[in-house]
Amino acid sequence: MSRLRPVRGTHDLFGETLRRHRLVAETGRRLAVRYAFEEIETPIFEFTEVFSRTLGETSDVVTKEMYTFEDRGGDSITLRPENTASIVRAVISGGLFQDLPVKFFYCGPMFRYERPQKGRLRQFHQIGIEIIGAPEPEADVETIALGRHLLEELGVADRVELQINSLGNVASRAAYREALVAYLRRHEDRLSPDSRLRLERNPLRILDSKDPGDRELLAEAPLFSDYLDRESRHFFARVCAGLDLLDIPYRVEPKLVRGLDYYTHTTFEFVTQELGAQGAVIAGGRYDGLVKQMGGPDIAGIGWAGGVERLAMLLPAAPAAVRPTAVIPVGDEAEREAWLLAMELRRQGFVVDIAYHGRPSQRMKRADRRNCRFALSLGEIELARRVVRLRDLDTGEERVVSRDALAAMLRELGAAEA
RNA sequence: GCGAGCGUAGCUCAGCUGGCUAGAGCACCAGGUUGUGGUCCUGGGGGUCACGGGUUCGAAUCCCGUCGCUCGCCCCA
Repeated sequence: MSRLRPVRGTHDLFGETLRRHRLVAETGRRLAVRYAFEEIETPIFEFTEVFSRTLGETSDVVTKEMYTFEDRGGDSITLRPENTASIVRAVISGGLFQDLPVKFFYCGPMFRYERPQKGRLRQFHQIGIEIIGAPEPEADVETIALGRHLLEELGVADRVELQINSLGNVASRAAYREALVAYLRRHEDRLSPDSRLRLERNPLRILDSKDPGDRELLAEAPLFSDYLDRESRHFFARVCAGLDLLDIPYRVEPKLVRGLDYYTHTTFEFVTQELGAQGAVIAGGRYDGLVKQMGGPDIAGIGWAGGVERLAMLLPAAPAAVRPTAVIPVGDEAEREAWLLAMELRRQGFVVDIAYHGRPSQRMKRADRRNCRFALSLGEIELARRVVRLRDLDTGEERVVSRDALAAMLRELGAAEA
């Protein structure tokens, strides 16, 4: 088992796990279409600057979690740690901002060099949406509504709480940051070592600290809400009013900050208690300065990303596997006809499995083990009469069906189609 | 990067304080049953006991190191 193993933090996906992933991704895709989003696939790697300049030079993702390498041409390339930066890049480089807003859905693998644990991998999968070029709070509401709708559709909404906050516009955010730093400096000796480092790099993140001493200190800290200017306050109120209108439950969490530098105004997370430390299953926010910062026009943006693995683990049950219909020839002379029957049924849309060898009893046993729902057997007698024996492997009930009536009968009994 | 737990068959595990050719259940293959599965019976394939070193007459078992997995911290979806 030395080298023949997947790289740490990566997994082969198949069977029940893959079916769970597929359900999450396909439900997301289906709903996104319903909200008039269009799908986009960007490359899984980009020039390193696409991420390093946008996520924040001091953010953890950039400083220690990127899969970065030099290609043969000497360019620094990075496997995407998230998709927002790539999509903004695509919007700019493709000139897609001619017809705003653009609404994109995406789904695919992301890469972060981290220690794997429950709900965290080095190659993981996200689905997400972005609305670019919509400065109105209605865009925030629709974005969140789609997230909530997805959780409902997946049957997990009652185990997930929506937390939202506003970081305000750039001016508000700067003013608050200043006030928070001033307060914390006065009590620096009481801060945890981790938070003392954050004070220099990303002081807002201290609000998130789990250290008991820090939390005590934060109870007295200035509140973000007191530093929002009129515009920011008004914007947030309209977002909340929209959520109320659509009957989407939420809790305002003033300490919700989030790690990436580009967020402004609304930030939100759908959080569960059931996945240990990795409770955020869908998270996102508004990023009004990002497009401009990356060299595009000064247009707004908002979106979220959902962790496919995390959502998949939350699903109440794994989707069932398809149950094929088995075709079983009896005797050598039936072999050819069995293959023709299998192909004919497949052309009509049925899921059909046919074994390559074995006596009827062995093939029947195999059909059973392969989770087949029906078995169609045909031998000399059936050939002569142009019929097959249709056996329900769940009930053991067997009937003789004419070849002409077979497809209709299978359909009526609910045989799997694809 | 830091901390903790765990590595015996494809899977779940037993193997107690060291003692014959390393076991069970499930799974897989074949036969009993060359026109019918699920139950049953018989047989079979499969293991460098994670790897390396040490202690010992003798190590899956004890000690050290390495690697891997899992969970937590940091951070994030």
